[in-house]
Amino acid sequence: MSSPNNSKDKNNKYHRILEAAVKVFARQGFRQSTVSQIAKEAGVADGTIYLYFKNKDDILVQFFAYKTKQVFERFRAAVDGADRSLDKLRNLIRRHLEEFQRDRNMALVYQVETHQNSRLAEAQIKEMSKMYRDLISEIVEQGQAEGCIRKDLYFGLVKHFIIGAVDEVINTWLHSDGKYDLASMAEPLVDLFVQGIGTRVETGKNSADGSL
Amino acid sequence: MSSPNNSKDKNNKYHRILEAAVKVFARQGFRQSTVSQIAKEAGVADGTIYLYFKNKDDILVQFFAYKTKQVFERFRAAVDGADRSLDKLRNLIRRHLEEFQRDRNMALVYQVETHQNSRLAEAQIKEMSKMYRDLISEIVEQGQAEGCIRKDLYFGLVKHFIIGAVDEVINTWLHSDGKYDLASMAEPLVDLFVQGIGTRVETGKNSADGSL
Amino acid sequence: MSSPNNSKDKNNKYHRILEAAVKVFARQGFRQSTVSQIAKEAGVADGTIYLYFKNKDDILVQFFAYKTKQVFERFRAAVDGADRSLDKLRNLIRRHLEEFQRDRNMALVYQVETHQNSRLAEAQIKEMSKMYRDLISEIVEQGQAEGCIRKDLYFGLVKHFIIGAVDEVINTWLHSDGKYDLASMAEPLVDLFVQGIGTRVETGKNSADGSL
Amino acid sequence: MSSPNNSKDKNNKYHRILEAAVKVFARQGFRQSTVSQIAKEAGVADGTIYLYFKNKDDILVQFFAYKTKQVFERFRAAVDGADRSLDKLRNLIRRHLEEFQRDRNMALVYQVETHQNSRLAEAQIKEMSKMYRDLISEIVEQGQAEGCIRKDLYFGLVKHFIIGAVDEVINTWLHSDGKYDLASMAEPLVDLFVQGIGTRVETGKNSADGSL
DNA sequence: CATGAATGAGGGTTCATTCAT
DNA sequence: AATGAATGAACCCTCATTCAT
Repeated sequence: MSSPNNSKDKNNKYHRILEAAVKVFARQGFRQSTVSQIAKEAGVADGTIYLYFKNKDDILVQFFAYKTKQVFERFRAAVDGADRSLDKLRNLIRRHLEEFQRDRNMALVYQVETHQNSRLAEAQIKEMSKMYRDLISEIVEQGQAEGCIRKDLYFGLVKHFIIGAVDEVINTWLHSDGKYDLASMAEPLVDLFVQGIGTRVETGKNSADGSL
Repeated sequence: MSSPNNSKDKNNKYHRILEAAVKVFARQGFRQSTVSQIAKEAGVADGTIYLYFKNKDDILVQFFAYKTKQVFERFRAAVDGADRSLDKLRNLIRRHLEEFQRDRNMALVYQVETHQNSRLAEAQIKEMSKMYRDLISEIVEQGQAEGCIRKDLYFGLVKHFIIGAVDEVINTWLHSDGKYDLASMAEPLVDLFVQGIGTRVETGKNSADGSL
Repeated sequence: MSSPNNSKDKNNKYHRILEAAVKVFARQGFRQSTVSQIAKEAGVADGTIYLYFKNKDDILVQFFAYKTKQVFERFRAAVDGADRSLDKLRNLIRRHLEEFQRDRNMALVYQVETHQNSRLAEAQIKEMSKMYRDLISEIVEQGQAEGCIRKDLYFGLVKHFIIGAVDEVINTWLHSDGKYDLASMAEPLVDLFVQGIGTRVETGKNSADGSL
Repeated sequence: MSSPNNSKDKNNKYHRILEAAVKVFARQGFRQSTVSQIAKEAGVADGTIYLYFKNKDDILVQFFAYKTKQVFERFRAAVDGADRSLDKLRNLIRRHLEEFQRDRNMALVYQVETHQNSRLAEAQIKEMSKMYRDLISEIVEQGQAEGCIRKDLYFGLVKHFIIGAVDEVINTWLHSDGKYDLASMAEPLVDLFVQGIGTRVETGKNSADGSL
């Protein structure tokens, strides 16, 4: 927060380019964005980009490396901010939605790039995904120990079930021009995860002969 | 609409290009694919593409228009193939997974393009999404009437909750090189939708004062 | 000499570009020449270059591959056009000077590129050089058998001695704007090779204690 | 001309840059070398180069101006170190080979740049060449007066005949990674210059009706 | 209908040179 | 004097689209 000032300047320009890039990527997608556009948005010359980034691809990679770390730390903190598993889950999802709502450009880039098949930031994305899945695993295991989460679950599926739903909710919000409050979806979403859409008319037996 | 072979040839070539395009798109994504590659894959000259498609973008649009119709009809049939709501849901999701497993190229293109922000086939994708959401709405409403689906549901959310989860399960399968059987995920997925991950230790009352 | 006409057109354009390139290279050197300049000189679009050549470097490589073959065949013919070794040498050198005088652009490119240290057409140049040295070896050996060429010669050196002198004579002509007749240098050059600059006042003994 | 350390520093840096430049040029050729590389090799900042040189081209020009003077003085001394013409010639050529063997980087740059058609150091190179040719002229004239060099020589040709052969011998050595002793080529080379490759079977008369 | 050679605008990247510090 | 971050013109190459055959 107070390295000389050369470091600050440097950081300034580095981050300025990064933010500009994300803004441009969010608008047009990575491939359709040009280095010139990014330079213009950042208010620097084209060549300047290459003082801070190896090439165009590197901008995306650096972006993910940077966001991965930052966002994950906040997710971790959210989870650690509660004791009981379901509260942890609720905190995680609320934080997730909050973060993506707060930084819409990041959210847009994230949504697009994580669904590409030739992913440039492959490593970063895989790492981030894994961290997220691990967080959920942790919560689900604790919940099972606490007795509030079913034990007859197909583990791998549960993770994707949750991630996918959250993702889609974010995606829908992004495509709706972000007019409503995304974070407020956290509670109902968790409710769906936990209770499902089915009624409890069925006796406990039913849950026992569960499909899987 | 059916001069003996002229029309058939035309259709042949049209569809040959379409299928070739999807194969190429699946490999490299739409933007990274070149018209030449598609022409080569289809066994026609570059210029021939432009006899059947307005431009490169149009190939993607036509592809979605074509698949939308085709796939939706199958989804509709799957739903109609059952009487009770939960069976309809199960059928729909199983058919969804089956179709995407059967045509991996289509699945790849679909997954990527539906998550782009500057979507070329915007209209087609929106239409397809809407049809899908309508199918789910229909099922949920029927389920509520039947009493097997909760009435205290945030409607819009339920749809995305289901779509997102299915999407992510497909996505994961695609990125795992499709080594396992995707369709077999239908049952456990529906189970999660209906029952949630929570235990039923809690009495029926609990479900009534549910989180939302 | 009479493939359909598509082949002729193709050849036409291929050779047009090649000739244009050599003209431009001769003017400014390879590195300083731009693809656009070549295209303009050839009367084609920039992109057209890439239909016939893999990249800019390839133009130079192809040029050498083409000229190597052509020129060498003529050298070979010149040598074969005489019986006695010294006549062969005279013929070779005269033909060499004639060819380079006839195609000044080729000569310029050749002189420059064969003296680069990072030679693009390395393989071609090495091959051409070797062929030339082999021709000379052949002649010298025959001359020794005939008794008109000294037997106490440092073989490797003789070749470079001859090649170097011819090269420099060409080089000087090129830099003098080619105002005088290069081919007429053949006779005096061969005379120098054979007789040296020394006088024969010295007895035969002298030649026996020769420096090497 | 000699403020204690200011001038020395300046000279130091000037020469450091010059030597660094030659090292880099020898590796990659002039055009392919970047100012940054030279600065790095010299251990100075990019901008510093421009305190000592007008621009990149000027580095090469200065290099030749510097070497021209230095090398020529040594050539002059070598020639002056003998009395008889053939000894002068032998000394000159030995010194030439020695100098180029001693400073391989210089030799590489020299070989490449003197063969460029758009020569940056045109003036310097021409001057150097002229000095060299003048040395040879001087020697040949003296030899003719002494009676040991033929009088029926095409003067201009003799010079290029000698320069070219020496050049090519150096060139070959450079491209052979300098594994053998270049200087030892002096004697055999001079022998070839003087005696030629022909046998002396022919009587003195023969040399009189010589080819030219 | 079909072809595929030709086009040329546009993009990523390099690097000589400048200038504020 | 010295620095090195910043500049932006210029280059090589790709590829969607056209059009003469």
